[in-house]
Amino acid sequence: MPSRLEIELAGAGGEPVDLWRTIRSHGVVDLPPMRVDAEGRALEATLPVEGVRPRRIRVVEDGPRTALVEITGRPLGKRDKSRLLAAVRHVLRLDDDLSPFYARAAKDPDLAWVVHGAGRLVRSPTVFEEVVKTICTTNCAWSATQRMVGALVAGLGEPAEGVRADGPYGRAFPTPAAMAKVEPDFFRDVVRAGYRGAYLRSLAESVASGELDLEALGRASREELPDEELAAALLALPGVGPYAASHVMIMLGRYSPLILDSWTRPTYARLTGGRPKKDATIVRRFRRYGPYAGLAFWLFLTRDWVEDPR
DNA sequence: CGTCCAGGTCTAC
DNA sequence: GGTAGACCTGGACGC
Repeated sequence: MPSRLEIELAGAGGEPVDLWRTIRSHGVVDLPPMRVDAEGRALEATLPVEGVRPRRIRVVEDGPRTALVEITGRPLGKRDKSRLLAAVRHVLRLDDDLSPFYARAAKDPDLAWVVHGAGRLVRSPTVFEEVVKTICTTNCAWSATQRMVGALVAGLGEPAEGVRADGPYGRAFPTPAAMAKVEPDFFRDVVRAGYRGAYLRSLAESVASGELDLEALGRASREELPDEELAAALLALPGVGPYAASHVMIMLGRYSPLILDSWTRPTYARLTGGRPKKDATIVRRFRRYGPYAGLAFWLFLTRDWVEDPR
């Protein structure tokens, strides 16, 4: 029987949170082990909990400033419950203060709508998961990304407690250690990652051996690690180029870079009514947002993913 | 059937 | 520093 917990829906600066728009904020919520239940307007995920088995959770709105978190499996002890809730808050990005961004957006007629709680992109539990998934989006169709990530989770992810782990959904995302020790053929024959297999394996080995601390990159403050330095560290990773580095940065809450790729460029052209724009032109349009430029660009592109509430 | 290309990156000039 | 060409895979096309 699932246990239920409530969490307050508010940003770190007290700003409002639109949960449904958060759930629909990005395609990665449709990559295993996460899934969107569109009819139930819920986010499902399998989250790791330090020291114990992963748990399957489901988040739904439950009032204007409250969300309900259902947790499958035996009730957790106090310490584990608090760890799991911290993971949920992390995934929903409730620890981020978007009020400085809202202050700027309010002055932009094209983006004033965001101040009612948009802009919180669903995040993965770990930076490692973020990087792996991003590499799996490069140079392929979205269906291939889903297949690759699904195979990784189904094959190497630890099953959640109290869930029938059929397919990729009842498992946590694989740990670096699990991905490092599997035979290399797995990436070619099961994941069918093609040339990305070598990148994924190399990344997993570096993290598993302790040589590379990806999670530290996610924790570092802007003062400790400025955006340019974080970008350089990401670009140094195997299989991570300009697109992937920008994408990971946005997912880590470093919103300065714009994600410029084969989806965002034509989408921007369509929404601005015309011909393809030069990257430099797009960058200039969002320059006024400073450290939030990439977030502003993403929201500009994805406004119609959710019906405006007002 | 062949060609193209999708939420790019790397290497070699 | 800027730019071709190769690269796994598998759907979507044109012939």
